[in-house]
Amino acid sequence: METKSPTLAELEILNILWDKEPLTVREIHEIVCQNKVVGYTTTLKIMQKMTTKGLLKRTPKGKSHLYFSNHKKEETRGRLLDRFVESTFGGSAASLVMQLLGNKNTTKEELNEIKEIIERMEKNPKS
Amino acid sequence: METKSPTLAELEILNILWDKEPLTVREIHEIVCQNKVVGYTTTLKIMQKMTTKGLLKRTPKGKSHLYFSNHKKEETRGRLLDRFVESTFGGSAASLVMQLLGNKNTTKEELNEIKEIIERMEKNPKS
DNA sequence: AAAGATATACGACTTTTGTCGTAATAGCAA
DNA sequence: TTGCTATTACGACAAAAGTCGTATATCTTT
Repeated sequence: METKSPTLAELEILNILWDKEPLTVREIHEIVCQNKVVGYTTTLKIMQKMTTKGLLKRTPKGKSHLYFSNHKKEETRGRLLDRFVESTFGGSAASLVMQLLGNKNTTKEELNEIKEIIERMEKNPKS
Repeated sequence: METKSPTLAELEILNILWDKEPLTVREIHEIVCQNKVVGYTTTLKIMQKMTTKGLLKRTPKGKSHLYFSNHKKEETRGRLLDRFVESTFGGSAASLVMQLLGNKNTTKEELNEIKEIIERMEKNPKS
């Protein structure tokens, strides 16, 4: 059983669920349409397909359903990251980090945060 | 004039060109079809569309054309990275690095390389 | 119980991406 | 020059992603 990776629209919904699940279609849609113009049935349809694909689970709740993500955030993000490093940086995670550090759109705060993460790992190996 | 981002198949061709340009369709195709089964006209068509989109340039060379990438590697990768951080890690580059460091698929060599990059940046600010 | 509101199910349509077949063209070789 | 080969141009098609309209079902409220 192959686990299909989420598309962009699906990922948007997953990110919301990982933060606030469980939620109804209506609740998700309220959040989604704060960022872009899109109809309710579009959100509904995407979530239905995600359920079929195994990306979401759901349970009846009164007239509607409560939705849950079906995979851990880290697992999904890790898979997407792998694919991205492969396709965009020829498999070199180091190149990605280099680009990130030289990237004008990465803020100083982010850079400092990244450095702290590395330092923390240095002092506390394993994990 | 919006600059469209490359798709997956387009990115594969760009990665080859950034390394070895200029190349003909035939030369690109030879490399591409080492990794997957695909017809020559498919590669040709994709490169023609890329030229129309402004991702590639070309000049006649005898019977065929020589192709060049039209945007710097770092510029394109930076844009793709921004989008990826935004869509997959909610805009947090630090989260991405964290995931990278915890990722089982990232080798020890890569990890060390990443740490060295950071250390080098620490000692040599600016850039 | 009937009416209205809200959710779901489902089909249809559009755009994008990737695929390739085929015809026309241009260079090369005999 | 005549024909062979390699390249291009172009149209067509399939699958995936995203969009929405409409019909059906299900609560809720009076």
